[in-house]
Amino acid sequence: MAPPTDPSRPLRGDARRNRERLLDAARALFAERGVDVAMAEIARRAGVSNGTLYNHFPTRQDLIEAVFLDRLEKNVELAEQARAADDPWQGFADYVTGICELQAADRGYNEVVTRGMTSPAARRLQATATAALADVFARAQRAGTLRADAAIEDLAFVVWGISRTVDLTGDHAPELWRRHLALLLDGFRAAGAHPLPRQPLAAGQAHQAMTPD
Amino acid sequence: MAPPTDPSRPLRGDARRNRERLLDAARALFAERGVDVAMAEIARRAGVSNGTLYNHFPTRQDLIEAVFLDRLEKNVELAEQARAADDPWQGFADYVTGICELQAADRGYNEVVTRGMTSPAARRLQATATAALADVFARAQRAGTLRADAAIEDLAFVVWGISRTVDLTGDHAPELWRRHLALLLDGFRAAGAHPLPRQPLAAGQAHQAMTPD
DNA sequence: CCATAACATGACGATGCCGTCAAGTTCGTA
DNA sequence: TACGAACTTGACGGCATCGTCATGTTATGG
Repeated sequence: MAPPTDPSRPLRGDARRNRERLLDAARALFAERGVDVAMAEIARRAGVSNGTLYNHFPTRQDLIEAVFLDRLEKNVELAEQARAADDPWQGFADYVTGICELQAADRGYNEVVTRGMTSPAARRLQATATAALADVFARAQRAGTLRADAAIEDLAFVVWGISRTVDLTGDHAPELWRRHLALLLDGFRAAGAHPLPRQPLAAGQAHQAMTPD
Repeated sequence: MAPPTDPSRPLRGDARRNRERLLDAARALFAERGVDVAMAEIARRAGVSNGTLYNHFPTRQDLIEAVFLDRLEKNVELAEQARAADDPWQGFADYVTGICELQAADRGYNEVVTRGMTSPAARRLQATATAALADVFARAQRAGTLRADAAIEDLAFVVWGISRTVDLTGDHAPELWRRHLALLLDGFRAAGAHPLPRQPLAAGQAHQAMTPD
């Protein structure tokens, strides 16, 4: 006999429908206008009152994480493809390019990437991707193509940097970020590398950096 | 006999004083809290009413440009030092590092760098800096240390990218951006460069990118 | 078919910011 | 010193967003 407000009880039919509509509306609006659109507008687009929106997603962050969780799944997938690639460097480069393509394809996700996702589900997926990526990274370093003094955490520079470029040039020059990325990737190559200063961002610190609140 | 409201007539004593106070207050608040602080708070900090603030600076942009004009002068200075440097690459690298240091030192300026400044005075300084930089760039390319397929406009990637890293890690790891920059600079080296995709951002387009309004 | 828990509604108060303006004050000059 | 222009004041209306809540509606199991 479950209590009347069992958190995991299946939603009532209409509630489930509305939830889907809200997610669809948010997905669309986030993609085209960014993640800071007015909550009321999302509700309106979903054909639902704002009260209902807050019923399902008490905070904007809840909504964001629900909308973009599948991007993290895609990320895991990319990391595993990279691990399976024949050429270590190519695997690495393709992975990095892949996540940047995700950013370029969705303005909202491009913003989220610099804010971080904190739900348990998100962190679990993130951890899985990181684990796979560690293999990719180490393999490319062993092969001597990825510079030895680079750390996985340095990939944050790629994500953050490309995020800015996509943000600023996405409308006008939608593929320009690839040029930015090419420069950065050459910077990650072992050939001709000059020693890096400072320590890399400590593991887990990247998340702190993105959630100062 | 100048008309009563000559735009270039010297300000009255109290007006000049208030203007200075406003600039000081804005400088301080911009540096610590970014360029989007409430106008009213700037006025309060200056010990002046908000009406006076709007008298002197009708728009926030006016205030921003007045506050940060000297950063552009510093930029010109850096470019000329770079031109005078013995080693072409070192001159280039020092210049880039210098502008990034300006960004790291002031949160407001770090934001402005991605929004652009549009006043005539600002554009003039910008043009001067760009002219000097063109020499620096060409010289380093002739020396064979700076990759031949890089364009001056590609430096926007540096500025924008470092801006993000400073933004996200400035509080917690104030010097981490140097690591990001080192990776990028290695990407700009001729040694081991792989061809860049796409065209660089067309000259002047960078400004467009930063001012979509 | 009914009872009730689950859900939806939309108006509302609160908040924070912007930019203006009529009225009052201060400066500089004659 | 007195006068007019320059300057300052701060309250105000407008706007946008947020999140809540009392009330009304609907789905679902018995």
